Amino acid sequence: MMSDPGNTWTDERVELLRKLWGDGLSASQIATEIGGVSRNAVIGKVHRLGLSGRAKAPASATPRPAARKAPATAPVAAPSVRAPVAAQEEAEQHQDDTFSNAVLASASAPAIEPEDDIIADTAPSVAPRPLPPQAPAARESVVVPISERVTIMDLREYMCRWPVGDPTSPGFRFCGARAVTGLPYCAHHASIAYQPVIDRRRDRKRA
DNA sequence: CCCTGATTCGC
DNA sequence: GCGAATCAGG
Repeated sequence: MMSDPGNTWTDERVELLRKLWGDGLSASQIATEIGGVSRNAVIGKVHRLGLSGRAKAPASATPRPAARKAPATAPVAAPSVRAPVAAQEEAEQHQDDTFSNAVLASASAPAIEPEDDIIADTAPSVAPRPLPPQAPAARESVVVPISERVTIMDLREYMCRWPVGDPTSPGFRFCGARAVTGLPYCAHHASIAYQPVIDRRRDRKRA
């Protein structure tokens, strides 16, 4: 019941996909966000839905000559029309990003500095101060597959900094899973740390 | 190294 | 229709 694993691309998922893609989230972010699908699956679906090519660098497009095997047949294709989609999308989503900014600002003050070894400082237990006795359970999509666990030495910039264990004990580790780009935590731990907001997508970079 | 989307093609 | 593999670029 509810969100069957074998059920790919239900109406809800497609809807969420459209929203997140329209919001500018990357395919991998969307994939980890909705869970159960790879980023390739997301990209594939996006293209099948016909909403690809948003915010793309026209620098070198993608003149695909021959990927690996020669088609040998049917070199024809290229419809010619593929722009009207943009206007439609933009007109459909104009949600404010203001509040999400505020949320990000208040939450971006954990305490753990990657440059300093203030390990014993404290865990997120003092920063975002989350951890309710029980999760809202509305998180069935969040997959918690690999628990890497790494030491401070193995911690890379792109790894989840969620502390595991007693910071003062030698067995102390960090989560180490792939952190969501722009966040210090993986999708799972980010969902725990930043509870107050459901829609916690953050902007990539506005230049 | 990490990432991004685009495309092809077997299933 | 789906998505892994692959490609091409940042």
